[in-house]
Amino acid sequence: MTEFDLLFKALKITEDPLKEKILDIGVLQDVSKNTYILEQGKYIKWLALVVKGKVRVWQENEDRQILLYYVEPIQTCVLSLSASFRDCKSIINAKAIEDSTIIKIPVRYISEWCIKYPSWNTFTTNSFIFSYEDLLRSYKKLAFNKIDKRLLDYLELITNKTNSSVINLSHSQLAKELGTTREVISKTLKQFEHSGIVNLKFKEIELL
Amino acid sequence: MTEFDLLFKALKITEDPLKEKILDIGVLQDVSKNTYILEQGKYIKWLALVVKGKVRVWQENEDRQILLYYVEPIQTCVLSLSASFRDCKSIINAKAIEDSTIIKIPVRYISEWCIKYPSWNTFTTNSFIFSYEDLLRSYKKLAFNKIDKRLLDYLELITNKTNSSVINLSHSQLAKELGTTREVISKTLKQFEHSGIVNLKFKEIELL
DNA sequence: TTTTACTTGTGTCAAAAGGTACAGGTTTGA
DNA sequence: TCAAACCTGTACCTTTTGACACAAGTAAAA
Repeated sequence: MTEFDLLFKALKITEDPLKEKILDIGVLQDVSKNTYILEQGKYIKWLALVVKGKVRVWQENEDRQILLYYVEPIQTCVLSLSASFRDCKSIINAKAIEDSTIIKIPVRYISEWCIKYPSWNTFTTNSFIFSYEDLLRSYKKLAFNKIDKRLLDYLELITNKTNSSVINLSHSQLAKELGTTREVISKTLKQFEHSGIVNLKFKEIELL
Repeated sequence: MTEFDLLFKALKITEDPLKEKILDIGVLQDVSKNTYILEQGKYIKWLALVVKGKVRVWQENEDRQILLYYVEPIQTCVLSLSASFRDCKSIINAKAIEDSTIIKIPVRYISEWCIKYPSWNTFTTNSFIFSYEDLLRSYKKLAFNKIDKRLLDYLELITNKTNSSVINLSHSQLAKELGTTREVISKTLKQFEHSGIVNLKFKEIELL
């Protein structure tokens, strides 16, 4: 089974003409770890579908960063999707954080396919819905929760996703996910340790 | 010209069968000021399209609120749109802040029409794109800007929209737009006045 | 082994934001 | 005209977050 077949299956693409189109137009590309896929201020020319690896999507401002989401197989970055509908510059960054494989589709086909192929339309609509609600939840948390609650939520999210109570992220990496500074994370984690919520080791946080 | 005709024109709905469907199924309703259209935690059964008036959409947490956006003619609340695609509870609030007129469409038709009618599909997709990017900009501001910058941005937004340098909002209303408290707004505005950025009167802020 | 880069801990201080309290102004409508 | 509801200003204090500084630990490669 090729990467394309995996894509078709995961995206529930059933129309043969659409499959042919994607095979014809899509470019399968390996991107090594730390390669930028989208950059703030640069034009978006391709819709990238991740078929292997992991892509981090975030916003930044001077020396701070805040995570938006991770794109994993089989997903697409909703931002590059939204850009596909109207020629514009990226307002986010996306970078492969593992060696990854993506399928690139020139943006001009995206909206055209929405009209021609119901399964493509369903895929794009679902991406928007999911992403919008996800961002909305993040927005609410950012607006109303203090950093300790936000950090704990994030740690719990990670442990749920990885199915392990151990988190191998440095304090500065956590700061960049949550839009704060390293020192704040270090101090908050120390508090958590005193409260018996976590165990701290070098580059390792165990959630109790 | 009826409200429905206005709707068709504004939404660029061209298909006659879709027009008939909307006329058949849509319910034209007057809602008086302060009527809730969506409430956090309650099921969404209708997609509401605003044809007259103004609807405020926000999130809340205990005694704080933060604005998401206003829905004006002819627009729809993207949240009720997203809910239309999957039976779910609202994670936001929406309330008419003027006497308004809406057209209500039961959610079960929304995704069906996306497939059948290209113009409807274009409308929903555009709503998602616009709203997603808008929320993303808000998220970035919330993450990286301090309250003085956020307040000033908001005041400028209002003056641009109303084409008037005078803003008739109380400090507590502003606090509810920005997710903070009345005192913080009062103090920040006083600072602005000292810096010669604004003139303050009772329930009136003049941006200089 | 030594260098280099990264990581963690923490003390001190400053800035930002929020909470409480109270005084007094404005508006509306009974 | 009086009361009630809402609005504004501000003093004082606390909590939260951030900035700076420095010490010390860890890992990996030269």
